Amino acid sequence: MRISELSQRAGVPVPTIKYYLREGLVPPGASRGRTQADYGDEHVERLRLIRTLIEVGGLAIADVRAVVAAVDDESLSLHAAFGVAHDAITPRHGLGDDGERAAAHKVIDDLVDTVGWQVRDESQARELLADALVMLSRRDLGPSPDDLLPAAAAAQTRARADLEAVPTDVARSEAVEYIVIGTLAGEVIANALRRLAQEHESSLRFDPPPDARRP
Amino acid sequence: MRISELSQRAGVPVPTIKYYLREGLVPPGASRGRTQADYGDEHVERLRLIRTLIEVGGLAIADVRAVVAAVDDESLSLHAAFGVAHDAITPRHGLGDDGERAAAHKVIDDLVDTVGWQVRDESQARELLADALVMLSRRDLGPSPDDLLPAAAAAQTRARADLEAVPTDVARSEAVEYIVIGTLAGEVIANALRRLAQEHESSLRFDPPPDARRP
DNA sequence: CAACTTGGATAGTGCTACTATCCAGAGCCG
DNA sequence: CGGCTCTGGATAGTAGCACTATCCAAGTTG
Repeated sequence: MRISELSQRAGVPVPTIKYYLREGLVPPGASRGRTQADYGDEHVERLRLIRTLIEVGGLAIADVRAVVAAVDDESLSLHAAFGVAHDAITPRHGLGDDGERAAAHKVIDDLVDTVGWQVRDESQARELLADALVMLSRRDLGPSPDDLLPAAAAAQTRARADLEAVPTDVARSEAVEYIVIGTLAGEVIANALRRLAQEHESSLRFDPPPDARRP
Repeated sequence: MRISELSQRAGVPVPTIKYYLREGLVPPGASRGRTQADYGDEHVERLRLIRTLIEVGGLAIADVRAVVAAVDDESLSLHAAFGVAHDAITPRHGLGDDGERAAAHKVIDDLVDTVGWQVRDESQARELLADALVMLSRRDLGPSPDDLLPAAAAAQTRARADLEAVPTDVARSEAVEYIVIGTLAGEVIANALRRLAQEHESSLRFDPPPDARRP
């Protein structure tokens, strides 16, 4: 198909597709002469992945590029590709000064050590966790390492189920896409449910009696 | 204190503080003549809240304004203020067309009905959840409503603990700030732990043998 | 053959979150 | 008192991002 049909099928404007081509998010179509290139279903899929990463994951173009590069690089092991994808979809902040971060990383190292996780030192998830710990410690709020342990255990249970659900009998690119989407969607769902539940609990505790409504 | 000292204590440049003053995120200091205003510790605290919302919560200025307005508005009930704050810290996307969203909202309405939650129809958390459901349904991935129920129960347990931890014997603004920070930090921690656990599980399953390392 | 479309390149737009500059009026120092 | 710095306040400018618009010559289509 040509670019206009690709645009229609993926729901992405033609100039935007051209922009993604320039940025290397979408591979070029098979060139048929100088004014025609041929795109396939894989391009439609790619555009859908990109839009999902941007709209739901809130990723920047540069991070999308890292994800699709990991998806495309067949020389990467599945684990390595997951690592790249995970880092890319993890927001990076870097809150706090060196001292604060070092203290947070100490807590994280101890936790990882205690539960025996095998995690890269440079995993962005460590930095994300450090951000939260810095933020809380600045306000003299926990959590203590003791609070983190059960949360870590719960996370591991969920993570095991997440990884078990990854299809292994498909193309590697599909597996990477699966875990990216699964991680993002899983977090959004968990966060959204928590907020809904918080609103409900808040209404139970703090809602004024209903006769105070506007007439 | 004057603006330069406020800047130093909060770690925010003077022009940025002026910008926040213009945008109404920070209340003006007590004016002492035309070239002097007096700021207090509450201004330092406010700036810290703003930076946290922006850096960790990723909020836009307009949403920060909504949060601080809710914090400041003493006429709002605690529950109402929580609702404003919750909506502000919830990312808004609006994925999918009307049909897709209607289907997602049907699932959400049923879920909320089944578990008996009292949640505003216009709660942004509903939209967030709808985004995730649309994204998954487009790829013919679950979750079925049955998968959501246990997740909802778990979320409610956590939410109850969250709300129980809110201090009720302090100023209302402090309670609102507490739940905002607590919600954001709690999510970041849960998400980060899940990613760390995923990386560990991934390494157990998909890591190539260690003798394949670069020499 | 004329109108349209295409790939490709270049430039422009709209938005956001700051930054920089300017200014007149204090305040403070010897 | 004169020179210096600093202040609050206003106005304008900047950087980065994610597009979007325009242009062009070379095809393709009716």
